Amino acid sequence: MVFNDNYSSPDQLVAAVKETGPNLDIYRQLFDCILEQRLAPNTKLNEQDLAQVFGVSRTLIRQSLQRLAAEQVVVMHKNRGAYVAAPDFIVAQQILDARELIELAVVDLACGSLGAQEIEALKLMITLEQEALDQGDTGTALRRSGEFHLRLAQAAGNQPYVHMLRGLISQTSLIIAMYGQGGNTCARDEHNELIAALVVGDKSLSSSLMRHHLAHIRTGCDFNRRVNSGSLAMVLR
Amino acid sequence: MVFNDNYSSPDQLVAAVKETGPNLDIYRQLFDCILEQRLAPNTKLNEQDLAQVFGVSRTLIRQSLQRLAAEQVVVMHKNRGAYVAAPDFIVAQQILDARELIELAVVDLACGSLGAQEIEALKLMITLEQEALDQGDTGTALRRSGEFHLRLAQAAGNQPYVHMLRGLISQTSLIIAMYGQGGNTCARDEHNELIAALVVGDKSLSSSLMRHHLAHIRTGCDFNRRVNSGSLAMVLR
DNA sequence: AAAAACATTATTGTATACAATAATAGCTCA
DNA sequence: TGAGCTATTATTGTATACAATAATGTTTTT
Repeated sequence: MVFNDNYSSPDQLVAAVKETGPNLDIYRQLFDCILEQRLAPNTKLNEQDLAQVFGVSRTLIRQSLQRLAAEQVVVMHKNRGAYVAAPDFIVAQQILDARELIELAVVDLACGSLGAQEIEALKLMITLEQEALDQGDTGTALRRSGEFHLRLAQAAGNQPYVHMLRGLISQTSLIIAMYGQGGNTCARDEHNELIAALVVGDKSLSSSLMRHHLAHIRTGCDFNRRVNSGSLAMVLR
Repeated sequence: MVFNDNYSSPDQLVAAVKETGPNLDIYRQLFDCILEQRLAPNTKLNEQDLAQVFGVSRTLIRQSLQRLAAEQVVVMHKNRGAYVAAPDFIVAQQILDARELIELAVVDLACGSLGAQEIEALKLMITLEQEALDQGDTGTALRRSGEFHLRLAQAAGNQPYVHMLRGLISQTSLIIAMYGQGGNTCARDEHNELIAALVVGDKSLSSSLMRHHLAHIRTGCDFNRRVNSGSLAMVLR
């Protein structure tokens, strides 16, 4: 049980979180903070500090933390609080394996059965993602990329797939945030190609593209990179 | 808490699983109530009433409801409260499809790689399940059957599979509670055969057995059966 | 000086109090 | 009568207060 107690001071926590606007709900703000590593892996998430930062009571903080814990983006220890998750190499592989399993099942369902409206929505997601990337907002880009995959699952029509994928995407985002090295700008083209193959109804091509797309996540990561907790939390503009 | 614990010895496991009565936590009690249909599908779960019934504050009730909602066993509507989920035919099929996907992946991992200790634990689960069935405690039997599958996933070693399966098993249990007709007493033999095939390392047999096992869930259900929603009063015994 | 026991503080866990929203009942008026 | 409006009640949503547990620091003892 590794408690990394390079616990950032409350001031760091405050600074890390204040970036985001007050209009988003707590869960989303916390999530984005984690994706952008303003809250680094293993960082302790003190409830009172967070409550003050967000200007709400601990009640809402706890709710958000519990939801994040359900998605395994944070880990909660009884009577010891919540910490930003830090999946190691092994677990990261398991997460990516699981995601591939689900995504391939989604592709199987969605192939050839996408409606015109859904296709439009998916293309819009791609545009939005690229937009964020162009502005250097990697956190938002990461989230929107996830939203693209999630929307695809919704179009496929299997409810549990959507639900499971939501959690897996969250964790994948965390993995990319931890180990990624920024060389993932090919994402838009890959998404576009995938959509094209799905629309045409080419099942084997679609599967292949999805497999490669997910493989690129793996190759875009350096799992040897030791992610130090706390120190990166100060990186903010 | 219920499924999450790693038991180091069979004795601890027995104690943990067998425990009954007022010491169980709220989540589990609520869950059991739902499985036994003392809380029927679509029943509104009034927080204050539940708090009084269980002798705790709404805080703990809300926590449990949120967890159940995360597992999609209850549905929450903003400002309108929580209701016992009632998956219709379509969604039920989707749930069972999703479960099959995960369980087959689990079998693939577990086949030939089970340790002696894990095998023992699994066999114990089977015994406990049968014990509950013999006593006519179908709710407990249902839950323990789920715990068997979950433990198998744990033995397989992929963390996300365990997590996803937990939710799917909960929902499957709900489906069986809603549509099942009690003809599922073959479960023990099926579980035993599965374990045998996994130990031997026969992959295709293991997969086949798992597929059939899950198929039996489907055939054991009558999806035309209209389930009438009950009230909270039934929890009061 | 080191270790153990105690006291103090900080943090999480739970209950209660208050606010906001939805549901309901009782009017008013056509 | 009944449709629509208002007042009342019930229920959920949020904040605060209190309790239990863990972390920390200090003293005592050897």
